[in-house]
Amino acid sequence: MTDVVAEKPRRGRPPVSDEQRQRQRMDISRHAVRLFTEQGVAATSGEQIAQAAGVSERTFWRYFPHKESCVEPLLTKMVDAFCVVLLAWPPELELIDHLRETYSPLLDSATDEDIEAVLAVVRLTHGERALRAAYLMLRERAEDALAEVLAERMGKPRDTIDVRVQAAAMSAVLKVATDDVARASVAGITRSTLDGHREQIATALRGLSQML
Amino acid sequence: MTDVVAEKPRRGRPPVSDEQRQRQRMDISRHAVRLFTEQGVAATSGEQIAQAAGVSERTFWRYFPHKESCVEPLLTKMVDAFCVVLLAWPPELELIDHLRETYSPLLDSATDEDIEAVLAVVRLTHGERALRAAYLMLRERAEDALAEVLAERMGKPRDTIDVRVQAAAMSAVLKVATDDVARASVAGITRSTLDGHREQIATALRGLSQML
DNA sequence: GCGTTTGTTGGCACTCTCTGCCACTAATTG
DNA sequence: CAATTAGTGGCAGAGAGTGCCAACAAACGC
Repeated sequence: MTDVVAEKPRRGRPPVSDEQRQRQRMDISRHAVRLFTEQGVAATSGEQIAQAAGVSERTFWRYFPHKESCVEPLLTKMVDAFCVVLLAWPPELELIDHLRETYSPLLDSATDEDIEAVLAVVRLTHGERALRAAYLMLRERAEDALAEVLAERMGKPRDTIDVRVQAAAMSAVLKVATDDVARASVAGITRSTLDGHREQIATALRGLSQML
Repeated sequence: MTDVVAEKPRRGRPPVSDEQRQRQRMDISRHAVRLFTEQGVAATSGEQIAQAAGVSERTFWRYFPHKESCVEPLLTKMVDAFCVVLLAWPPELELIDHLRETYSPLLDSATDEDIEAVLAVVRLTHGERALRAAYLMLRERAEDALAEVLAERMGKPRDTIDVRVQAAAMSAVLKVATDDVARASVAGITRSTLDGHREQIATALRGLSQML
């Protein structure tokens, strides 16, 4: 018999769809981040987040194994979006042009509240140790994804040292630029700030590819 | 009156010297790392570490605000040592030569047990989330220090984007090389492994400076 | 409708991490 | 010796997270 299909007759209640689950996580995430920014991470209890999100504490801990991981949905959304943009970068195009074409509409599609929340988290990571750790682990995942993309683009295996180094360098560009725009948006975000952000990334990345 | 000196007559018991405190931390760290590698981080309680190190649990928590930070003394020792080597890098010398001159005696001066412990921690960071976070935050501190050195060397302010990028790139080299040597030393360390480590770093860094 | 099966939720008890507080001891000066 | 200052240990307690189980929800075949 083929274990490929396994032909389960499928009885009983079906599991909640993945996107449903993602939505739920994202919803809780937004509440958590709001509380984090208002009172700090340490002063916000799991019970409080659960209550704000309208679920029991027990279910909250099922959705998020650690309190700090509440920021993941929001942050991964940002990082993943950027990775998608990079993945779609056609070899013949200048990176800066590609960003202008693809990155800006992406930022427009996100709600201001979400962008604001993401930047708030980035600011928080500078003072809240627990958030910093979560942030760094996320960036590491993003760097791995970046390395994957670069490896394909350079036609080299994924774990070559120069692939990894270049991924790290690009990741550093994104990190610095993100920090800058987060700092610049303390008093609210503007179109020009975001545009400046995109241009800063593009310039730095171009400088980088000149170097490499 | 000058508030610069403040001339306190200094009564009562004097505070424990910094190096004394460092020694104590390092001692506890060693015990903790041993337990971590033997049973995993989650399965090792603060009480257990305290008992192994011969202090009360209360004092243990005073020395280490978080369980994972037990790995800091050992890891920072390694990272700091490398930063010192880099800081002493004379501009006229090839980096690889400088490493051969300075880095090897440094590795010789450390005890095999400590090196082994550091590598064990590095291996652990791949499976233990809490350790990974601590490790990444430490690497970040190291990267900042590196940026400081590079800034001086390049004659640019510390937060220039290319300084940060280059620091990130070099940090990535160290990270990859460290992971490699940790993986290669699962069954014990040898001189040739460490030598290979140094040469890998030197080669990659030279390649990097060619690129930049 | 019915019962059956499978998945999700919430409540409860529990362990472990980490903190505040206080009494006690240790080291130093006069 | 008393006075002063620092480090230590013990105890109680809040919060993080987990295992377990009963209750509920959504599918199925009848």
